[in-house]
Amino acid sequence: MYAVTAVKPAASAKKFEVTCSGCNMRELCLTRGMHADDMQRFENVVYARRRMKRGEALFAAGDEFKAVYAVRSGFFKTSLGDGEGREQVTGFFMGGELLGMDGIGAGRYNNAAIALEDSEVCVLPYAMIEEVAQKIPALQRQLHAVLAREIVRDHGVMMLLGSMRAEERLATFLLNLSKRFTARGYSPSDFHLRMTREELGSYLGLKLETVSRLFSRFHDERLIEVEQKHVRILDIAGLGRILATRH
Amino acid sequence: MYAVTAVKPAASAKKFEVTCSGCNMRELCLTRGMHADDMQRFENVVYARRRMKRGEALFAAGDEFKAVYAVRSGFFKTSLGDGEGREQVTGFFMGGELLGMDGIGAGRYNNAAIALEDSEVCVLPYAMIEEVAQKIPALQRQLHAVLAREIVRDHGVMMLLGSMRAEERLATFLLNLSKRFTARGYSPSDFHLRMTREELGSYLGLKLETVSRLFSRFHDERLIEVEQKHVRILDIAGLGRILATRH
DNA sequence: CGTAATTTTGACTCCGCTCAATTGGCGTGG
DNA sequence: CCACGCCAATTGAGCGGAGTCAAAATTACG
Repeated sequence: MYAVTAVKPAASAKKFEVTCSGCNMRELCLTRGMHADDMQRFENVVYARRRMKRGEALFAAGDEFKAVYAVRSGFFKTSLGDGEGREQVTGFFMGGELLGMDGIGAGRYNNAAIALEDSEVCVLPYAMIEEVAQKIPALQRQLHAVLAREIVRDHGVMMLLGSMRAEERLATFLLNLSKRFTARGYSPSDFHLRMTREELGSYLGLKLETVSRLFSRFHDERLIEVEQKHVRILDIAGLGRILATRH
Repeated sequence: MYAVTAVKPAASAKKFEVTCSGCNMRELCLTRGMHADDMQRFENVVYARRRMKRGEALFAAGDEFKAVYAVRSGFFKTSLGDGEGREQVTGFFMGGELLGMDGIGAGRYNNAAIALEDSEVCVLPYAMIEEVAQKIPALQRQLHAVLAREIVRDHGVMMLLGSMRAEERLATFLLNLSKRFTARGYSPSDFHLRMTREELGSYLGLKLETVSRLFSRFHDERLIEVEQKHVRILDIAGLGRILATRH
């Protein structure tokens, strides 16, 4: 089914000398908590890297599932269409995060993944992952953990979409983004949004105008500063208080 | 970490002579597509069964993650609290479906799982699954597939919550339920809802009054018959048309 | 059989959507 | 380099769908 020999590198992928052990994303990626010797064995799986231009699709919904991708640098959205123009953004992904795992079940990607800025990914052919995971228990465990964490993340989004008000959704999103940037060594309070208001609205289950109004409102309340895509959080605790307050 | 010897059966679990090969859920469960010999080896993992009374919790959010559960009979909900009374129902589960996988990542269950009627589950200690999956590639692949399918399912819910109107959400839910009952040999159009309007509303991101009104509306439009928890779908195509219609 | 829980239905409110106009950025080409 | 055009973002006015509050009806269950 997933014959190793059948896996070809993607057109624009290049074979690299890749070392996970030297990658600064290693503690956020599949290699998390792996011993040095296991990590070396795992490096054979990392087939290649692929550079992406902003707007380019890493894969489209319905494409044959061959590989999982680890984001090395840049920023992605994944989204889902229902065939009639309706689009749902299902997630935003940054360095160290994995893309494409939803394809394992059906042999086809369920989402599309689009680069929201120039980016680079590591290509991990799934047949190889499966084979190596059979031999390295630490990798198998980590793979399961990554899949399960994706499920937990999705449940968080379900809670957000199912039971939060608009301002709570945006506050939750900003706090989440802040935490993820922090984990990558960036400022917790000062960052550049890579997505449009429309994409953010889709993710949060809101219309773009509502997102824009909320940014303005948060600005008026001295919680953030906004200038187009650049956001500076002025009052993290204040954003947290929006969530804590029951109605 | 997940030492096999440390795994004890849950208090109310009993050791059974269990055969997956004789289970009528085998084609919906983890054993799907498995060869007879692999299935026999897998049966050692199925530690025990556990009977559940309606309202009983299979596990609570935050409980230590030890096992995954396969529903043999009955009906469950999983839900997530945010610590302040807000509850989000994240799914409904019936025969052949797996519960508790979201715990793999953090070592603790993220959801609570509650039986909505008297039910029975197979207990699959995760340490054993992991060990056996190392030896049976077909099981490993199936496990990954089940995890990935759960992610795909969650994305469907995100689309539902993020971009559908109330009546589309309920129609989608009814059609989904109909399909799952059909796959289990029950009537596609005539079934008993196990959840309250409030639980269904939570799942669909609606208030219970809205769910009730929608049932009445669908009834007026001759799409369904409703009598309390009993639902009969009169016009499957009509329900489908609700989704197809853009606004 | 009585009490609590669930469901239905109505009246009213309000949050987020729709429609619309304007402004602001940014890349492209003259 | 600047002008143009396009896309993204902001802001306003008005509307409507789902929520809130409340009461009654029905059912479940000890």
